[in-house]
Amino acid sequence: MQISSRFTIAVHVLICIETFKEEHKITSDFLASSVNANPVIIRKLLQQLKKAGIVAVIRGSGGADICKSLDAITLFDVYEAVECVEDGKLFHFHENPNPLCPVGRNIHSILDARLEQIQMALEKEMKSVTIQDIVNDSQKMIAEEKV
Amino acid sequence: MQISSRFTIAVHVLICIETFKEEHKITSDFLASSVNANPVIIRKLLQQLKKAGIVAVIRGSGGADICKSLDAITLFDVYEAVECVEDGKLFHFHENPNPLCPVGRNIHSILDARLEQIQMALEKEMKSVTIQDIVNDSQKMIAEEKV
DNA sequence: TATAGTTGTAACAAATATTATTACAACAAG
DNA sequence: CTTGTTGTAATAATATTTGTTACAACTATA
Repeated sequence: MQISSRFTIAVHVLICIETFKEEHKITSDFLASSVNANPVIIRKLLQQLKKAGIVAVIRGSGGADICKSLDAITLFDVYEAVECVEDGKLFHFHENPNPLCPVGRNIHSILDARLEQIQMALEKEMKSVTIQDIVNDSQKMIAEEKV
Repeated sequence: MQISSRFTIAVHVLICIETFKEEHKITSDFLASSVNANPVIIRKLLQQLKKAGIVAVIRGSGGADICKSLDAITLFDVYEAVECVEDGKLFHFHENPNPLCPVGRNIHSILDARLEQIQMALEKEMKSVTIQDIVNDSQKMIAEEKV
């Protein structure tokens, strides 16, 4: 299955915060309207980003902001924050393979190292892109649109 | 979400075919017993591997076999064959972002290239590992187990 | 100190995806 | 023609994701 939309929504949210923080108060309602999702979904997601030290959310009067330098936040940080994959493992195994079969009882030890290597390649690439890069891309796209 | 267990099950199945083809007739029941899954799940999976030209399945009298050189089958071939991700896209987007928001209406053009680059890194790594490598790993693990 | 607007979170509902099961026609080989 | 098997449809069970409702906790301000 695909990686949860929570990840792309989180990136969307970060772009929005950066893009509109001067003009608007960044409430969960405002963000939800750009994403076209439920405000509670956005609030839960902001809580995850907050736990990861990426955003600050003000209770009561409201408003979210990014609390780290944009080029110190990588796509991997966001990906990790929103817990797209169970237990940090990208690949899912079928439960309870047959312990009486030599392949069944060893399937994890056979595959784990290779799969981890593949997962590392994905994560390395995610670590090489920052939210600053993404915000730059965003500004370029929005500017080009107006031509 | 994690990548469907169909992928690891498919690899498991290929290892089993290679490991036991001399001793056993490779029926869906035999494979299902090693994986500990339903035989129909295995048959559907074998159909997908067959469509991809990886295995041959004999109807009637029964039996599956790998119909390609093991080092000509990469993990990516298997991954693609079992269609773990919707439409070949690893990352899922929330549907219908707000077209009235500059970020909402451009989110795909903003992110697509970066996400594709990340996906490519994953796929490249998958292409670098063959079923022959995995079968070698498997034989080593099973041999070590007996020490 | 009300009031208005907001977050944080629980509880629940709906939608979607995955995996399992049952059933049976089509087939191959003795 | 019997036995064992595949191919596949239909359906069910389970799990996961996403959405919704509700409301207490909180902040700022009139």
